Amino acid sequence: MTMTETDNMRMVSWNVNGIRARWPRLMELLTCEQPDVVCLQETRCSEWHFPSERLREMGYRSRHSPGSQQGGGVAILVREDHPITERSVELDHQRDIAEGHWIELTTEGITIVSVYVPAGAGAGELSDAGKLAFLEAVARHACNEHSRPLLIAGDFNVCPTDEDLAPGALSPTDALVRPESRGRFHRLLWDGLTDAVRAVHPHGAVYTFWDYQAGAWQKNNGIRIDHLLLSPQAADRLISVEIDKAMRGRDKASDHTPIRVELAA
DNA sequence: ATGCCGGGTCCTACCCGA
Repeated sequence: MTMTETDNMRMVSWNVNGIRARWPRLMELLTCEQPDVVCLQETRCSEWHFPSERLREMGYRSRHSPGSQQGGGVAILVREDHPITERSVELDHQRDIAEGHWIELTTEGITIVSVYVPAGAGAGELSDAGKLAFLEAVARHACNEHSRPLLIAGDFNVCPTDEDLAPGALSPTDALVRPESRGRFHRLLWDGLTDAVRAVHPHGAVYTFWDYQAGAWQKNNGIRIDHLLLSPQAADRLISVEIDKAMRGRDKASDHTPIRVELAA
C-alpha cells in the first residue's frame, strides 16, 4: 500500500492550529506524501473530537495528548506499516505532558517527540518562568536520551537568533526573542542536538510562522519558531530538510508551515 | 497596534492566541 521508493524515514512536523480546521490540508498531505511519521502541534481538540478513526482509515495510527488549555494539544501519526513502541515518558514536567505539550513514542528504533512550548509572558497561559522551566526539562530529557536516535519536533516558541525573524516582526522584548528563552534553546544545541534546518541552511531568512494579522504573510514578516532537533545518531542519518512555505499561501492555511525531514534508513 | 485574523465554544458573541 505504501508508495515509498526507499526505506528512508520521511517525517513532517506541523503546528496545524486546529486539526479540524486543517483537516482538508492534512488529508491531502497524508494522501500525497504518505510520510512515515507526522508530528502535530496545537491540535486544539479533546480526545473525543480527535479524528483517530479517520486517520486509521487513511493508514495512520495516532497518539494524541489533548491540551487542557486553548493552544495546546500534540499528536504523533505513524504509518501503519511501522511498529510503535510506547515508552514511559521520562520528561520530568508531568504537567506539560498532562496539558498536551509533549508526546513521544518510538518507531523503527528512533524516538520521536512532538512538543509545543507555550509562548510565555505576553501571550499564552504559561508564565515566562513556566516556559523556561519546561525548556530546561526538555534539555535534561535530551541529555538522558543523547545516546539514542532521537527527533524532537515542534513549536518551541523561540526565535534562536536575529536571523530567525523579519526585521520588526517582533518587539525586541518579546518572549520569543528574550535572551532567557534563547539561552534555554541554545543549551539544547550545546548539549549536542542538531538544529536540522540550520544544518542544511546555515544562514538566511528561513521562516516557519507568519501571523494572520497585519498582512504579515504578504510582507514576509515571518519568524522561525518551529524546529527539528536531532540527537547525534539521528543527525548522522540526515538526508534533507524542507520548509513547506507554499502551504502558508494555501486557502485555509495554518499560520505555521510544515517542516519535512528525511533520515537515511 | 496586544488583537488588524482565525480558531475555539458557553453557537453568532465572546475568549484566546505567537
